[in-house]
Amino acid sequence: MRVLIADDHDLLRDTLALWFRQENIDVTLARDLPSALDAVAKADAPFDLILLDYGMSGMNGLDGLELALREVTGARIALMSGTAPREIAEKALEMGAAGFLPKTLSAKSLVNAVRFMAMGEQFAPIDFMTAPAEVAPLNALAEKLSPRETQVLKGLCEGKANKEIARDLGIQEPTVKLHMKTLYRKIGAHNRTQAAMIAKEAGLF
Amino acid sequence: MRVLIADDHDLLRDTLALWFRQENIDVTLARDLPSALDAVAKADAPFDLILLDYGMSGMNGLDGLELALREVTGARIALMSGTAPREIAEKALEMGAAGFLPKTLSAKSLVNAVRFMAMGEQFAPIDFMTAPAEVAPLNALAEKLSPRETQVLKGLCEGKANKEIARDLGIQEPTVKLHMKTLYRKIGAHNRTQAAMIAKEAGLF
DNA sequence: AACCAACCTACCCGATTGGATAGGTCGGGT
DNA sequence: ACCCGACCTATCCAATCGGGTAGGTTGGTT
Repeated sequence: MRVLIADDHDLLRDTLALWFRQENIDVTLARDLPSALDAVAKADAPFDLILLDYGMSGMNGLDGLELALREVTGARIALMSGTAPREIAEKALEMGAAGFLPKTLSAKSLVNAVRFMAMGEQFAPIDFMTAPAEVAPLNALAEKLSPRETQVLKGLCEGKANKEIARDLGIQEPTVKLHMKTLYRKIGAHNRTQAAMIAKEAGLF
Repeated sequence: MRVLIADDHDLLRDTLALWFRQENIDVTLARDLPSALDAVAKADAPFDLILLDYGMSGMNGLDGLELALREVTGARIALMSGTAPREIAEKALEMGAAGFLPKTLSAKSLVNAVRFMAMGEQFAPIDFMTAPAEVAPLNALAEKLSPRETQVLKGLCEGKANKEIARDLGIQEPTVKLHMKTLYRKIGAHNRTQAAMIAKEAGLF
């Protein structure tokens, strides 16, 4: 089996090569996307699988994957990344990638996954793909809000009245109302229902 | 490699066996859960993988999987089903199943998946697992509501005031309020924000 | 020390909402 | 004809909400 590994991280690349060779997998190495494509062009036989680091030079997000899929017709190409969120992995697989490998994968699983993908299957770690939809966009909203405002918004999202929220937080109702008003402005809502929907939409709570 | 297939559908079971034997996989067959567990007990060597049909006799949903996992310690057990929704697959995998095989899988992929799982990996078809979270619960709520109530609820979810909703629907405001009140009762909400959150939660709109 | 920004608290008032009650219309079924 | 369910309209009142205004605290700057 012939595999091409393209990663700009020398240590990782060599470690992978070592593991793969122990498993009798023929490995070719590259340190960026252009030289990876170059290696494909020069190779005397097609690769069974091409591994691309999502963050390496020349990739530019998923554009690099798209380029590689177009350039190397019929190739099976998988993405590797230690940091990319699930959404990226999903898009890559939709675009036709053979798989997505988080760098947290054990060496054994990695070899298994590579063999699996080389057989024409799609691979991605189940737990990674079914993980909840990221908490990053949460910050975009939540970091604008003060702690109190966040608590108030939480109460709002549970359908509570201002009075209830005040009791639960141990503060007075008028205060809750002020927090409401200011957080409306911060998140761009005109009333409490809109605020709740916006928070929900952002994946808050 | 030794695999146990338990399925109450004779044709499917024999077809699978045929495929697996062509691939030099040693197959043992069973037609329900008890006889599958029986076969495991009687076997002279442990199975590399056990395939259980989700719908067969003795399974009783995921209880059968739980029983099998407890009964056959250290076994790798995968679920097969042509009908089970994604949620079932997710729960099965969380419980420790080795994988989930929809019966729509091609024979080739099925063999690949079986080998993959036998190596200790978890398998489930990517597209199946990332499919949107079903639109069934939508009906559970929506079908209780009259057309008008649904329209009102939609306006509510957009954060509109009763007056706006009335204008958009070409009816009077008091009418909107009445619809609100009745739909609160139908979906179990105490106020408009709760109603909006419940609708959102159910995937409505 | 004086200042400022960000946060929390508080009161008041007009607008909106929640809920009860009471009719009126339209179509389908006994 | 009768009843019944689903829909629309209406009025009244108490509770809640939205927004303006103002004072108090804390922590960091000038």
